[in-house]
Amino acid sequence: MDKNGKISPAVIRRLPKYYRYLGELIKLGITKTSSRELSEMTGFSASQIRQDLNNFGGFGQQGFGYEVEHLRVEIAKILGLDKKYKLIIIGAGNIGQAIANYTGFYEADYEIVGLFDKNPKMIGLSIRNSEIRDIDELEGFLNKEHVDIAVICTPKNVSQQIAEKVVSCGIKAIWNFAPKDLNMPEGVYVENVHLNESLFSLTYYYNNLNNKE
Amino acid sequence: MDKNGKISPAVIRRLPKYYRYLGELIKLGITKTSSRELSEMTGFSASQIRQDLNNFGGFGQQGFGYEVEHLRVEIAKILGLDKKYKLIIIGAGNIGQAIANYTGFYEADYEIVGLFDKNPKMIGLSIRNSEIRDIDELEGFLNKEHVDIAVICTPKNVSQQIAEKVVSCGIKAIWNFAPKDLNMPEGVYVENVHLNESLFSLTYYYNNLNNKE
DNA sequence: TAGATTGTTAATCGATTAACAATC
DNA sequence: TAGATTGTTAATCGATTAACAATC
Repeated sequence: MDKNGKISPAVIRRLPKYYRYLGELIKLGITKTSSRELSEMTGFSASQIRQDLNNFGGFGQQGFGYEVEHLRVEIAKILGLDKKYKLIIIGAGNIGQAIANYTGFYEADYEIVGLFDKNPKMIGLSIRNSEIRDIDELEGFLNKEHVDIAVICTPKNVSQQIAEKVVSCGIKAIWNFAPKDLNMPEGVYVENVHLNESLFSLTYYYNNLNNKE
Repeated sequence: MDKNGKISPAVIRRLPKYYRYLGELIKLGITKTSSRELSEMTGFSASQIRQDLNNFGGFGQQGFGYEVEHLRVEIAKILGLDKKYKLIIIGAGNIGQAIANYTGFYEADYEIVGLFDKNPKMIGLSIRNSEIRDIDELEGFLNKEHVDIAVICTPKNVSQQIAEKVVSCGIKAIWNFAPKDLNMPEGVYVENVHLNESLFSLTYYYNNLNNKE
């Protein structure tokens, strides 16, 4: 935590991992754990794990460790996984469809309430009981329905323009799959999934595995 | 760069962004740039950009700046984008199909040479001229064909086992989309795309936008 | 030459690790 | 009580930023 009480992004990135591993412990019927055990599972140091958790308050018991179920619930609360979120997906191409069909979000209550595309061949088709709407209906839809998160899966040449439109309709959170950075006003959070950058990093390390360390 | 001459992952993560922005400059017909200009585009500080680039040698000219085309070519070389890579995709579900259809990798020469699934309904179908093969043929395929990168798009309950199999066949680079960490021997590089972790981070920031800073 | 901008060293900042008192 | 493990402070490490000499 810095001087303003703001928690560093590095900490926030680790929370979902803690959450996931705690879920695995629950599946195994394990009720009690420790920073040492979590360290072995996650690869993060025990000290770092304790530091991370203590940013949000003491969830453990000295001399004992952490109660798995309780810690998981607390991390869920920190991340906001105890609430419901309504998503729309803009762009029903490869990635958009994959996200629409993705079942891995069941941990929290993420509901896809709208799918939009500009391709007339796509409009009217349904994915998981959700009909693909004309992109021209986007603004009207947003003015009528509450939406928490917009998932941008459009080609990169229109992503900025689409993002501006949803933001003008009050959207504050964007999950961006278009391979381009978005220029957004203060108060809008953008989480990027840049698959090409990820693949390029992998390529670098693949080529440099041998002269590693 | 640390004392062992190893370049920090943070630097490597920034290289694809430089590469992308330099590409945009080329499209605009701009031939010359500076760390200040790149800073404005990328949001990284000019000082950081110069530091990053100087990990790999001096690509600029004092008093002048950087020649756009040349710098881009050099970054491509560092990342290995001047070479060819053969990929296989394991798991032809939502994500697997999206990756197979993804056209955003054209920057470098990534070729998908195989698609594998265990669902009999999928086997035999084709995606982009690539036939989906039975997962049982995976080992035989790898023993016959050279493959650089395995893309794991299977459910998480089999990802570890599949990863071990491809590694036993000599694969050194894994692009992992299954929402679970892989336990791999030294000398294998895994690049994770954990969509649920990305969404959870977004959720956190969405909930904490107001008490920001 | 004067102005600009790199390459590179030094200073700062922040994140991670180590250490240990508190306490169960 | 003795052993274990947290919570938390201090030390270390590494990454970012600042500064400036080199030089085009």
